[in-house]
Amino acid sequence: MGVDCHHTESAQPGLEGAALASAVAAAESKCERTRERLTPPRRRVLERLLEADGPMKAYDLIAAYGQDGEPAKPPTVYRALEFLERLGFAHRIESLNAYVPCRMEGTSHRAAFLICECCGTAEEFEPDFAPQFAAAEAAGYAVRTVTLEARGLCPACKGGA
Amino acid sequence: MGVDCHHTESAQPGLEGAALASAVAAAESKCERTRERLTPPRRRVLERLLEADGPMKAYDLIAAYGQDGEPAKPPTVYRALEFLERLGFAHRIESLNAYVPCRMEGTSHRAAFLICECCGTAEEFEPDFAPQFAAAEAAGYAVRTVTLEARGLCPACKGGA
DNA sequence: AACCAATGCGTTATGAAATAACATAACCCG
DNA sequence: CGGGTTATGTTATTTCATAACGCATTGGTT
Repeated sequence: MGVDCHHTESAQPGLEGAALASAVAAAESKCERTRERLTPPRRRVLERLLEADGPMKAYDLIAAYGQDGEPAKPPTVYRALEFLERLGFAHRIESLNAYVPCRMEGTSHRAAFLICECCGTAEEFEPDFAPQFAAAEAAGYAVRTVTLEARGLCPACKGGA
Repeated sequence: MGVDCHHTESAQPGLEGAALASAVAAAESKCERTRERLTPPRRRVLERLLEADGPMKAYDLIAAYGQDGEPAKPPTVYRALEFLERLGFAHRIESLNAYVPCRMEGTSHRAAFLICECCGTAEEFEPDFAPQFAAAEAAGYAVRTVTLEARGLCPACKGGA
């Protein structure tokens, strides 16, 4: 990444085993409640996102799709991502052209990220958008969604070198 | 765009004539002060951005590059855009893959936009990022830049429909 | 069960956005 | 005017994303 200190990419460990299964099960039950379908391709893509240590590019997901190493076709993954975003299970990080699983509990929240330019991690956080909303409404806008991406150095990369 | 009311794209009129010349001259003098060079390709791309009624895609700029209708080669435009962004004369809107000229006075690294999903305009505004900065610093981050993109309906599109 | 509308998937192909790499030219400064 | 630095021209390629079509599955309705 831009700054390049010597840390190996880390800091946002992917899920595995029971934690992974539990996260997927949570998604599944949420889908059932809303009569949405977590179909096999959608589930696979969600798993890949949850397993990852950081943001994944669409073509990383395409390459990692099959358990046997078989890649997916691009529309398969893009369609799954569209679904996962719609349900709030994943977010697209515009400034990276990459995707992360949602780390926040709440159902309705706006996506906001702290992106480390050194190690590449993207930490989701829940900001207070009230001032921005107020400004937008003062200007006569009806805001539907807000995306915020802050770039800088994470604690680990800031401290070391 | 997404919502599609029937307004013709408008709302952010491009500059022409004296106003255009004046904006370019301002950029030029700012460059001189900082010993940067507003070279012909950079100037051309800046002019195209200033003339436009809304955000321009990179390949729109490539197509519109020559006065004689001759397109530019992609790197020419991308390099110019990189320069214009660095100097604060233009901003990239990540969620649109598009570019706008800077409408604000100050040279801050904070770009914030209200993007109308109906007419496609993108209005730059100067938000108060203090709460987000505070949240980021509380999490131990050293923030370098912040991008905020709010999507919704502008006053014109909100009212009519 | 038979139907059918809606939704999702597989597949091929293509479109759109951005950059790598290398050669040449212009600029600045001593 | 020499030499480093910065900018441009050019070709090619890589990366990111979607269009379009037909088939399969689902879930509701009679």
